[in-house]
Amino acid sequence: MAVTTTQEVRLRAPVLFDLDETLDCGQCFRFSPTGDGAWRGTAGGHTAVLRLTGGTLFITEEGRPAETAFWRRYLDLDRDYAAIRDGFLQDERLAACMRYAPGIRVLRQPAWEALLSFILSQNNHVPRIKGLVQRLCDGFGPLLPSGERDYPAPQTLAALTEEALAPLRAGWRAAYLLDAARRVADGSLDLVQIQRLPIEEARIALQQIRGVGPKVAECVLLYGMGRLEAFPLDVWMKRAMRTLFPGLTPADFGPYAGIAQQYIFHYCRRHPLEVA
DNA sequence: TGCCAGGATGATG
DNA sequence: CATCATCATGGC
Repeated sequence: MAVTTTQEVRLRAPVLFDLDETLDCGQCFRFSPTGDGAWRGTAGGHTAVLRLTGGTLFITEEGRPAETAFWRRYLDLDRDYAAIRDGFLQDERLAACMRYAPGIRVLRQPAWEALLSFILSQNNHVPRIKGLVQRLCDGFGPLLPSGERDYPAPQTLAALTEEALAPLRAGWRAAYLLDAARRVADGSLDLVQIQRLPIEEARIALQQIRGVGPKVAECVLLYGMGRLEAFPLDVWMKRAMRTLFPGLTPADFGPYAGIAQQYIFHYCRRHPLEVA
């Protein structure tokens, strides 16, 4: 029989937190607007509708008792963004970027989910990535009490073949998913261990996976491993660095470079830079 | 209808 | 080490 459990909890939302900016900026691919201002999505085995009204975050979790601890962590609600932004205000250019998305936050997604998502993201745009992730979960992931399907477990994916993944329509990325899954399943790739390695070593470890290069590795570190010093560099960000911050390297932004990157990237999307 | 997408790989200069 | 074609697919 269908489980219809839904529970709502309320949290006092921190300042500098906005759902639209955070959930629709290319960090995650399983959240959709409900049409009335809220967002619904699944992550880490949890399905919820999130609504931010005034200073209160309403979380309605489906199919299981609401678990605020998970969402606090996922949305990174306990981090003091005001303090981090104070540091960024020293740079007028960065301050300008921040004004375009003052409430954006770096999500803390499960590492495995981020790895799958950003393998699929390569040479694709967000609408198609969302479709790929959707088909990956619906086709191969376990059914959750909410009725949605979670990301497939590494062992599940590792047992499959490229032919089995054909309905995914992922192109050459299907082989990359399988390589990642097999490495995690056979223990040769330990995401928990990589998470606490010095970042240079973590980068190298992740790039052992076929289909994981500098950009994907950086996204996994930043969005899936809480490594806020990571700094994904795509073509837009490279251009932004050249035109807005000539001479600077990602490391120059400090231990929260990844958050700075998020402000800059959002700024670039809404305010395309002149092609030098 | 084509162009191109929050890239990575393997082969060449 | 820098450049370059190639990869499968489909939003727009």
